[in-house]
Amino acid sequence: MTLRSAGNPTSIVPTRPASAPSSLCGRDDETLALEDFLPYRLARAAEMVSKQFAAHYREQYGLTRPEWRTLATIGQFDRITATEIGRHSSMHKTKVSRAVRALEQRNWIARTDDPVDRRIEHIVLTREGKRHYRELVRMARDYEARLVRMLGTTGAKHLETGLGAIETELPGD
Amino acid sequence: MTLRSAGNPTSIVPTRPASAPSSLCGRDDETLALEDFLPYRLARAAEMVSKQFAAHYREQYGLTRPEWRTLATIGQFDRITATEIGRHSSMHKTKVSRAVRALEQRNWIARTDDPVDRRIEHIVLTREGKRHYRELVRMARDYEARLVRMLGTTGAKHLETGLGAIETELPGD
DNA sequence: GGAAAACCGTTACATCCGCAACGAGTTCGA
DNA sequence: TCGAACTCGTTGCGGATGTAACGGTTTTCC
Repeated sequence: MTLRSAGNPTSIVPTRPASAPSSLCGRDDETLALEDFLPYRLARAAEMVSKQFAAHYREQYGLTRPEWRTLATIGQFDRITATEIGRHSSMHKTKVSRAVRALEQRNWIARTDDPVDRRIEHIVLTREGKRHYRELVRMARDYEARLVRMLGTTGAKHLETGLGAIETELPGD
Repeated sequence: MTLRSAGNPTSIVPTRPASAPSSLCGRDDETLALEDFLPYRLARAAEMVSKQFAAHYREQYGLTRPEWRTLATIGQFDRITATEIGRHSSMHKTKVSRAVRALEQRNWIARTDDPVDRRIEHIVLTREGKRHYRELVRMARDYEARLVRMLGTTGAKHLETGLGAIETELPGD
């Protein structure tokens, strides 16, 4: 039949054996090792980290990921519009709209109309919102520090370099 | 008032000014720069790459991301079960179930019952499925090569090192 | 031998998401 | 000056997703 990638299909998970050096020897031109494919590895890594971090603010505050990003953006700039939130946090405007409404219902943010351009509304943190924002920032810093420690200083440094390359070379949106 | 992150809220996008050295000088303990936060950067990078790559197989074949991953996994091993697909491609079993059905309706895959364990069904590529798989593998290799070229050899190498650290240090699921 | 637990793949349901369209407001240009 | 084009934020809608439950099957363990 056709050529089989790994010997034992019942214990698949990492399955590196067949794809270790990836060039000479095997010459497996027909097959792609998904676990070595850069876009997949990137997506998987992001998902793992994101999920691990999300567990923190979800358990403690019941925040969703869009809500966390929105809060983080509003806290970073005080007084900001929905469109700017979307641009800064790479989120679709409908996602922002829904997250803002959710945060408003918690009384973590408040909106004010712009006196000159009445299409715009400015968003600010309430006192309560600021308090929770500070806690969440501390939590985020803690997680990031733990993550860097897990990855090792060089691992983290290399990751940041690689991400920097993507950020500068890929189309922003 | 509170301290403002960047000077000009109307031109926000990268907003590096306020967070460049990130330690001394500013002492911005209260605020987190989202664009410097590792989980966010990772998620954003993955999303950009994934979207750019997905555009290829979506335009040419109308495949979804779960379908592409499923196809890639089936092609990598010939004859595999749905559970194993999920484990190998980091997808939820319902995602796999739906992707498999979609691929079956295209006549790209076929299922056979296991003679001894009747809970299991083995999935294989049809002749047509193999043909498209080979084309998609070529497309994937091309994209990956282009991506590495965009990132530069060192950028890509560093990215791979960083991803390797995540893969070995983070909980698999 | 047989009940309980575990496993496989599917599906009902609630939720999330982005596209497209909307009303309201502003800017542009003839 | 007035209408076309654009912007802002919201929402209807269809499609995608994960949770929980399901029927069918196998394994475990008493």
